[in-house]
Amino acid sequence: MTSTDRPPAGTAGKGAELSGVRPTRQRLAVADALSDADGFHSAQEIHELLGRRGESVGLATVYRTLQRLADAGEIDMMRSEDGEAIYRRCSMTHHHHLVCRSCGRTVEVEGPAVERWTTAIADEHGYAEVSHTLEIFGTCPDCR
Amino acid sequence: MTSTDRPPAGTAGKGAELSGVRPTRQRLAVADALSDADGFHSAQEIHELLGRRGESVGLATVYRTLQRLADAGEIDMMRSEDGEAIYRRCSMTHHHHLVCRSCGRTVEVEGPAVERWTTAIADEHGYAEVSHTLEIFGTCPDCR
DNA sequence: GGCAATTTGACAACGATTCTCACTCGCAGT
DNA sequence: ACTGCGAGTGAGAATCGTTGTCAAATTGCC
Ligand SMILES: [Zn+2]
Ligand SMILES: [Zn+2]
Ligand SMILES: [Zn+2]
Ligand SMILES: [Zn+2]
Repeated sequence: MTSTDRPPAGTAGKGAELSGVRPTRQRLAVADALSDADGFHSAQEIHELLGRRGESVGLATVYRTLQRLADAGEIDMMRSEDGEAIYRRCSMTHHHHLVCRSCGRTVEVEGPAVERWTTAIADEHGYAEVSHTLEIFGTCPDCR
Repeated sequence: MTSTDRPPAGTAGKGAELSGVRPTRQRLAVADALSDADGFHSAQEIHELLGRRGESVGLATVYRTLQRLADAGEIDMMRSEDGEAIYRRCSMTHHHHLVCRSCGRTVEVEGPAVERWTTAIADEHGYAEVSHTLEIFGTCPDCR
């Protein structure tokens, strides 16, 4: 979600989705849980889900893993209305979300024009290291 | 929440910017501090500022007042990148913000094209009752 | 002045996230 | 397979923003 540049990634072509880090049981479990879960979820929710599944993972580890994945750009992190960090597996390209207010169904959307607009505005006012957040909320067809 | 039952009197047509509540020293102080400060600030920052000014106000009261003002729509509330609630006195028209990550200095920006884009995207996917959030973060010239 | 309702503030309580640190494990290198 | 070591883990303590508690103070109104 941040238009900020990310470092060259690192050891490419390693294992699947865990860019360059050790594919431990815990990390794989978290990654899997996220893939299965549909929509945005908090670290605590993932931790709970893993517990239910029997694949117990320490809460601290869940937090660490989620953050690492987010930093690596492999998952998206956004903040819920009350400020908690929530994550979701998304495509790796920069995009935004059209989220259903009632069921959470999410559509990833892209807007090159918007991206251009934000950087232009920032430049115009002399702001550096620009990033932005943009989310669209609505009620999806099924929830009407 | 609209159960604002008033005692017998009901002197209608109060006025002022503190919609219907008692204009106590503390509330006025918070409102003033917000007007003076330019940019988004957290409850704690406002509390600290007030202390420095000599107009000491309890932290809990600052939180309460800020929330009340935000609910009343008299100030804008948004979340910083690390999830904290930050407030600012803004114009009442729909706009977005270009915020300095370090000092909070803010520029209100408008983007008709973006507004159009969001509704178009929403329509395209059948989402109704659309709303959106859009903030741009950066480091302002002075903070570089 | 006198009173009831509202508001305040010091401090406890909370919930999310981070830090600590001893212990474990994955991954070369042999 | 065996070994060494640095990365990774987890239980619990520590942070930190924010909210709840409740007696004491303040306000609007008679
Ligand atoms: Zn829906
Ligand atoms: Zn974007
Ligand atoms: Zn600045
Ligand atoms: Zn807008």
